[in-house]
Amino acid sequence: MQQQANAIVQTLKSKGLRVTPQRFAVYANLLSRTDHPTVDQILTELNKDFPVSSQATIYSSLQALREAGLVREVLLEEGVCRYDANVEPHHHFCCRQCGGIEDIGWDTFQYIQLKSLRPGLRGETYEVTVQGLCDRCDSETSEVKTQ
Amino acid sequence: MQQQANAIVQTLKSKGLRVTPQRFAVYANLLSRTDHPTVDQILTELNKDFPVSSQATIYSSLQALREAGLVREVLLEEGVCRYDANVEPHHHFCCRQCGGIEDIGWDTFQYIQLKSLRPGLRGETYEVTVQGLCDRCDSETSEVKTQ
DNA sequence: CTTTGTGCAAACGATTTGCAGGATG
DNA sequence: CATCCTGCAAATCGTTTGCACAAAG
Repeated sequence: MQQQANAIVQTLKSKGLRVTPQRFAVYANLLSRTDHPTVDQILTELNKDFPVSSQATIYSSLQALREAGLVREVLLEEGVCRYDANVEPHHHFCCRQCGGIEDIGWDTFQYIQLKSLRPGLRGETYEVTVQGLCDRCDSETSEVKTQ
Repeated sequence: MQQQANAIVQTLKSKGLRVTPQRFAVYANLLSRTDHPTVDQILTELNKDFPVSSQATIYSSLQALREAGLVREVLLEEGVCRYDANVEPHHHFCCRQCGGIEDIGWDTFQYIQLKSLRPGLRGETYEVTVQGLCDRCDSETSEVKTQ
């Protein structure tokens, strides 16, 4: 706990960011979850017990963290901007039933050849988005079928 | 020209959509371009010479076309919703310099194995987004380097 | 003639901005 | 103590909605 907090402080400082309670809370929250929350989800969770931050500050913290390369946006649904503290290259799985999102390891698809693009296009990075059913929604659907 | 117009009318009718000048114009415009325009880009182009449609009608036309399965949304940048009359499965190339978008044929990446997802996830469809430099931006960058 | 679409303007929700006071390094 | 951050409220931008009139089938 304490160690992790220190690590976060060090990370922020190493990127030249001032360490404020709000910025710390936003980054720590993002690191602690894997569901790529929206701004409102972060706000709600941070202020659950007592007020920690305002909405505008979440936006500005996220912008600072994004510019520092500690956080990135994830765009999977229309009108919803999510945030992710995992900035390593990876893919995403998106459940079409519940809308849940899960990371897919980079190594899962290793046969993509950017060289096979049409001549002229210089591909540099790529990202795969898989749609389907997650564990829970898949079993629920099966149950309905069985009944 | 005339043939194409008739084909569009037939397509709309076959989906149970009433054929109005506005709806026709929106769909014809989308079919004629490959750059996945935003609502404002469609509006601007349609009303270039004389007023054809209002913004609200573009939205409602797009919604009708989307529900009919003739058009789909493309989400690649934050805060920008683009539209695409190509509803066949395909991938996208996005130029990091100019923001231009181009389709990538479905066959380009044929080695993706949805079975390699972690057990429990039922992958159904996927889409690859490639980031890089398009022809023009690539050559411009090279010129700068050379100078 | 019934149903659906259009256009305007108002409403809406997410994000951004301006600014005064406060905290950080 | 200079700089940057926070929080509030107002502004902004894309999208949606309500409604009276018009067009499609």
